[in-house]
Amino acid sequence: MDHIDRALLVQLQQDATQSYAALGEAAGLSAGAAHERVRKLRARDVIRRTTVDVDPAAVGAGVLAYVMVDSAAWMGDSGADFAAIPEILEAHIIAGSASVLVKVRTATTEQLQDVLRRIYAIDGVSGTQATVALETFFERPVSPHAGDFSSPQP
Amino acid sequence: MDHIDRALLVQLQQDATQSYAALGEAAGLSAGAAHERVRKLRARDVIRRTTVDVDPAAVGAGVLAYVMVDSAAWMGDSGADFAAIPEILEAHIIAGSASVLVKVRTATTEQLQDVLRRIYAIDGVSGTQATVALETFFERPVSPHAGDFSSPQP
DNA sequence: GCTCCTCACTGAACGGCATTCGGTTCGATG
DNA sequence: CATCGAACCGAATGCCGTTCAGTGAGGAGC
Repeated sequence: MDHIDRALLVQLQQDATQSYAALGEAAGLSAGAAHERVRKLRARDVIRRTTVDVDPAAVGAGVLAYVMVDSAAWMGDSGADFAAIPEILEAHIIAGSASVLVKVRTATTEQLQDVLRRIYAIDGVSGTQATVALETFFERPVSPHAGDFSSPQP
Repeated sequence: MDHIDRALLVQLQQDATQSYAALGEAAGLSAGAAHERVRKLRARDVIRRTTVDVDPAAVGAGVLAYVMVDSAAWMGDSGADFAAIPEILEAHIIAGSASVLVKVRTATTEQLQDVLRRIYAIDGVSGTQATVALETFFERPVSPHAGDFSSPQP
């Protein structure tokens, strides 16, 4: 994981369809070398997968909400219960008053209500508190330079 | 946007490196037809871009937190201020007591604190409330079938 | 200091697949 | 019924992903 790997990751995050020749040029490498480095990044699971960004509104998921889930019991083994609800895009155990935080996308607020109903049905859930997003400023992938931000440049 | 387009989107979300021949087979199409449909999905911005999923921990961003940002003023024009902080991955205007919700990834909790300091420095921000994720159950892309979930099948 | 080994890169060659295009079918429109 | 357009198939072309032999730098061992 040196600065060349990070440059490759940045390039691939921006556009994973570009040729290895262009990728290598951006990182100061030949196409073969770029290919080899990317292959290793995949093998090490630094690159988990290559995927496409889909416009949520275009597939009927224009409503975005975050839901704090309160519980009466330990929720550490309930991951599958949340994963079974397809409208839930993320689920995290959190520190604080609630115990689980989930990110939900639905087509309408009625469907959001239905998702809340299904969350209530999960064992141990004692309450929810939903927060609806009115406007999204931006959503972007994690920066491969995250580690650099507070350490002095070498 | 018919069921074939949705099948293509699902396939591409799972693995955008597969050949158009495989893609077409999964959707009951020839390679040429699959290519043409995907081209149109890109042109319509249903597919925003092709990218790679990077392991946050591998690039020094192992700490995940959600921050509720309270403000004294209207924050609708402050998107750029949040975007200027690279550790912020998402920023949304929300309904409710706080006015902005941001998703943050950093290497350490010390760096998280530094991000909070920079958020405080944004014009109009009057307070923050951070929630740290202890464990992530899952993170996944939006389902192209979201619209189907509560409407009867046609 | 010298040699050996490993690792990463270059440049070229091969083959697969992305991309394009002509022809066909089907449905809608007038 | 005739015309038009949209969508698909199958094949051809050429680009580019993938592999490989060769080269050089760096480190370990003696």
